[in-house]
Amino acid sequence: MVDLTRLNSAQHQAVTAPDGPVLVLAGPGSGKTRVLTLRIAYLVGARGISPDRLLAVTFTNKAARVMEERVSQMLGGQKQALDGIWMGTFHAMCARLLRREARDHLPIKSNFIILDSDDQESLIKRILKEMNINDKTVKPSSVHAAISTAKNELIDPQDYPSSNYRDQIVRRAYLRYQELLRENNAVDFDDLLLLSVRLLQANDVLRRHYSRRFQHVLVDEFQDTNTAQYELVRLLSSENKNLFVVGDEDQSIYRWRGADFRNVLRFEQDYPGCVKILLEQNYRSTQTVLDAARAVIDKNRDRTRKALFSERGAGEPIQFHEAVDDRAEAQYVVDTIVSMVASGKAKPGDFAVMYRTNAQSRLLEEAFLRSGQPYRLVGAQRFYGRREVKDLIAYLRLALNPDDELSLLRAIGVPPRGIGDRTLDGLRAVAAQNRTSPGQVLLSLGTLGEESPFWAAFRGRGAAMLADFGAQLAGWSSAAENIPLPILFDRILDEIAYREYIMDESEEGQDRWDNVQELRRIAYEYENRGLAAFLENIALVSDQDTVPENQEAPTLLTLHAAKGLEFAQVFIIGLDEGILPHSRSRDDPEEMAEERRLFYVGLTRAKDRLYLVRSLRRSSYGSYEDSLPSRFVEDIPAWLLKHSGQRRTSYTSRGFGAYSIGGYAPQDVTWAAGTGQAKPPSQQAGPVVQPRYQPNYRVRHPVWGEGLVVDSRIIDGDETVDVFFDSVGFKRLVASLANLEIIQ
DNA sequence: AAGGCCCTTCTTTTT
DNA sequence: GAAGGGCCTT
Repeated sequence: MVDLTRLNSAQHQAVTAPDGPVLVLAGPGSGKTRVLTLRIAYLVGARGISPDRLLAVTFTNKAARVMEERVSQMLGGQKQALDGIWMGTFHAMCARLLRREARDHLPIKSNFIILDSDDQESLIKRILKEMNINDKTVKPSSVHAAISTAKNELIDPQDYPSSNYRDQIVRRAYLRYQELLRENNAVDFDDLLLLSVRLLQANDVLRRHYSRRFQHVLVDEFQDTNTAQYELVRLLSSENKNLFVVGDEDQSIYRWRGADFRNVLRFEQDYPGCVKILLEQNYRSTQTVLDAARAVIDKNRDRTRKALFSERGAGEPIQFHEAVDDRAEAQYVVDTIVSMVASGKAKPGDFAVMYRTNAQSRLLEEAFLRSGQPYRLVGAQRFYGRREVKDLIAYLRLALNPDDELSLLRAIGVPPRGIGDRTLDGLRAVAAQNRTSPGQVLLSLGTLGEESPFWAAFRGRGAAMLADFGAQLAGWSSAAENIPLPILFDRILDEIAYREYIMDESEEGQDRWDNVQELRRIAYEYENRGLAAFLENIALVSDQDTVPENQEAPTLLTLHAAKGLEFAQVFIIGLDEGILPHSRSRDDPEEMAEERRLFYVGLTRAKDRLYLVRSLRRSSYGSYEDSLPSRFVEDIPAWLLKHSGQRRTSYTSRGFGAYSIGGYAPQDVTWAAGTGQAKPPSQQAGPVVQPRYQPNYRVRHPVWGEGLVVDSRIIDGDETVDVFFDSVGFKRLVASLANLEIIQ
């Protein structure tokens, strides 16, 4: 029934594993998705388990969709073969759980709205202003990040530390933030997880109910789970303990979102009897690609070493190209693709171009446009993050729930309707005095006019303006659940004259209107499911869900967005220090290790050919700056690379004997410029045994001037000194190269 | 109240 | 080099 004959033995073992905890460590290209889908098909088809007893968590909605299709196919092509299964992202699953249980068990109503990160940040901005905190000293984004991290770690506001000034600020902001969310019947992304965990922890009846119902729990991309997600999975599988997780520590790239690949190690500890299976055969890449990838990733610690192998043979060498500047870098990509296509060696759809930051896509797009070549772009500015889209979503949310103050504040100002800050302050004050929401005040003004008890509270013009808007709102609100969504959508557009507002003379006007039309088209798809379902899905879609399916043109995407995908030919551009690894990771070894994994993910997307590209100088801010080759490229053995373009800068010209934490050290290997040949370490002073520099020594560096020694130790026979320089801050130096002078 | 202009300030990655 | 904030004018 379910065909298991084409599996290798490790895959077969995973798919048919007996009940109990199972950990599958799956290297890139090792058939991970296949194993997961077959496992589900096996459970349903061969073990006779009803789909509604299964919970399968994926990382993106798209992954869930793909998996559902494939399993259905394996089970004979009927859609209803999987009826009742819970399959989706953590966030979608939690939203579903919370909406079901909100009424009886939670501090929110089941029609809560889900804030995206823009919403969160503007709310935090408001709170800091309210707290009279100068948002230059404490940045809203960092408070946001701190709160998000806390939630991912399951730390409630009252448990947040207050040991220093910054923590105290964050703590107060966090308390107030949660208060405002509850007042607005809103949750943020992180709350979806946190509240779900709290729900199951606090209510043993519910925990038992769900964990009995889910006879098997399966989790994809397990290395990207955070503490909250780990706990959630643990709770949901607590009765049956049939927990099947698939992951790869080396592909963990969401640390900044709270993910911790150590959850893989933790799994082994928490489930001591678990079956552990390594998938090491790679069916995707040539051996050259794998050798390069392995050389890069083997420098990381705290991981299960995997011996990835391929039966595909060595294949083509890796092309390493150095362009004069970032414009030439982009042009090289386009030219190479064009000539490969012209010579019949490849189709346009075979190519992907990957980069560290979204900003890098701009020059690529320009180069493609200049050459008249089509391309498809993943992500960049999120569709649902665009202003015009968010405007309309605010109106729709408001129609569904007039108490939604956050949406009201947005909608009331666009298009401008003569209601300014003063009137708005008045509105909120009146609402607060009467213990109701601004939306209710508006509705009252709109329906009762001068008869409204609130009318007198506003001075002449303000009241009229508010009443006009209130009347519109009353109309949408009563229509929200009674007329088809597309009609409501058009009615709002029409009544607020949005088209006229947006289609000004500017060039973007048309683009924006096109986006509105796209949103309208999506609204049509929800004609039968209604407004609430539409808004729910909008809140939970990701960029990776919107990867275009057409295979006709090269794909441009970030390295993060590339995870899980594969392409015949892959370009990774911007292989310079400061870009990849990103400068923000320079001083943190953990982050540096993650940059390395990110590069590893990129490398292992390639089936046949890899092009690594950098440029000698690139524009940052507005002016050009010289850049140095990425340390990661230097980790790839020379014999795997073919060099082209400008001559590479040799190591010796890099820095002043300084290197950053967690990465390359000058004594590793030195390259002779341009030859592509490795030569043995050069500047090797005799091994040092005792540190010469002690903490608190004052030292002078020829370039950075004076600084204070923070730490010093012997690494690989040379002394490594951490210095905090007055001019440039923290640097890590190799003593034999740095030429430090001890002052006192 | 709203729009325009000039200033600064940053730039990772995204469920 | 873009985007947002502050300040000015209408």
